[in-house]
Amino acid sequence: MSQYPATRLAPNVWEIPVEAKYGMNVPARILASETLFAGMDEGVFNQITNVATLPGIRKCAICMPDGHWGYGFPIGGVAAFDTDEGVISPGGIGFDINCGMRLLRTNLTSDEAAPKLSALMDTLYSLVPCGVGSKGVIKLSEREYREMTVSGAKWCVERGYGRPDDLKHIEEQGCIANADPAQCSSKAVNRGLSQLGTLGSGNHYLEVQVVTPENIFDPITARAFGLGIPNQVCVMVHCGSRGFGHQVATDYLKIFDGVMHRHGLRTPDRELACAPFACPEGQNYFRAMNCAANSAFANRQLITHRIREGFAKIFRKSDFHLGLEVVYDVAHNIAKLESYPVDGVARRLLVHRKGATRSFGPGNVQIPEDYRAVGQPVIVGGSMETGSYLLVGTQTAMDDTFGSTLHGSGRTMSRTKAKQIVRGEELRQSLLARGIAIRTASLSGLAEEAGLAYKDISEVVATVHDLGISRRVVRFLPIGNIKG
DNA sequence: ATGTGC
Repeated sequence: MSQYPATRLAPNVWEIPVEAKYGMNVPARILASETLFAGMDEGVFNQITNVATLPGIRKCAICMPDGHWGYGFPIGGVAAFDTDEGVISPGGIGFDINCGMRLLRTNLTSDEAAPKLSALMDTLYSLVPCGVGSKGVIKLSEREYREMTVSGAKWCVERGYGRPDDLKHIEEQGCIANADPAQCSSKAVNRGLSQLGTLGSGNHYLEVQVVTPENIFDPITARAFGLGIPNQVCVMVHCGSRGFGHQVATDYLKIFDGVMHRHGLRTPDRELACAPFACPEGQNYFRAMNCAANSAFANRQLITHRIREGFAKIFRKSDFHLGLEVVYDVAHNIAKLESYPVDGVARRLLVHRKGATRSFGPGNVQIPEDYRAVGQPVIVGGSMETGSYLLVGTQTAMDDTFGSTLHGSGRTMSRTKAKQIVRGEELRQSLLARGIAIRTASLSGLAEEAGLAYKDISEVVATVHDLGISRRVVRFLPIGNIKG
């Protein structure tokens, strides 16, 4: 529970007023049920009120129900800054730039997949490199890598890794504008060179899932997204920009130290390092951040290609028949230029989403044409024990949360503590007994991701559904997980 | 998250 005064504005909305902390420019809002609010760690309250002190922040600093303590900003934080008077902050984006989720559908049912699930998991595990320091299957020169950071997933499709139609179902078509590789250090590029098409470690994973009939909450929207076959098999991928994005963040955090000094910027926490968005260093970080974002889209595109190879090998059907298509791909660690009304006037804002997902409502031109009538797919990854969700964006999100919603389950327990309580091998056995086949590079890493270390996914999803900032479409149950 | 930590 918080030491900060909070008023319950409406069900699931808590507001901490500007009087609560010296220097707050706007109130802080925490979106949570009574139970989730009571369970929020103190770090969230401290961090979200710190965020509210940053220059040029507009309307309010928001924390989503899956929020928890992070570097500077809470994970689950959303903050929008005026592009003239505001800042850009690496802590509001995250070290893993464009960490995100991709969802693939298939025409297979779980009954068809079951006899070959073990072989499928072995094949996918061999085709998709994972774990700390894992290396990819294609090796690029520094010049090629820099080219890739300009066009992202498009770069992959042009080289035969995927299909042109895949690009339509990726946020920003997998190729975000304002990316300038000249703003990325050689150190960052060299860390990324051999990592394209790799999953990474930590909470990154590739999961084979099933949609049972009772887990389809909105059949019409599900159908629009290519889902609805009874017991349909889907694949979810969670990964980001690996060492490249990490180095971009590290480089600019250091650069921003000096920038803050020159501009006389002070923040309550050193981890909130930032630069005026309009200044050269702020612009350079934005352009480097977009390169890292594109590299993550490319990463998930290459992984998709390997997943298709794996499925085709195991099921020996034509690619077309398997129907392995991209439902959608979202970024949940990024800052984007978007327009929202502020005091009744449309303003271009830099929306930071750190562990938060864009949730655009129906009709938005940024949504693929075939989904535009229903809204943007929102992919929410849960723990490997409890399942994941597909939601859809809403007008309410546009009105209340800068077109944003939650991104996942949200940790409740540190990795260290989870490892003390859970034995990796026992967890693997127990999951297998419950019909979930695990392949992992690290059993201790598996223990860190145990379901008990996370909030109840259904409760965090219910909170955003009830708030109306995204609506439930389907729930996915895991049947196989490759954990980085 | 991360060639895991000044």
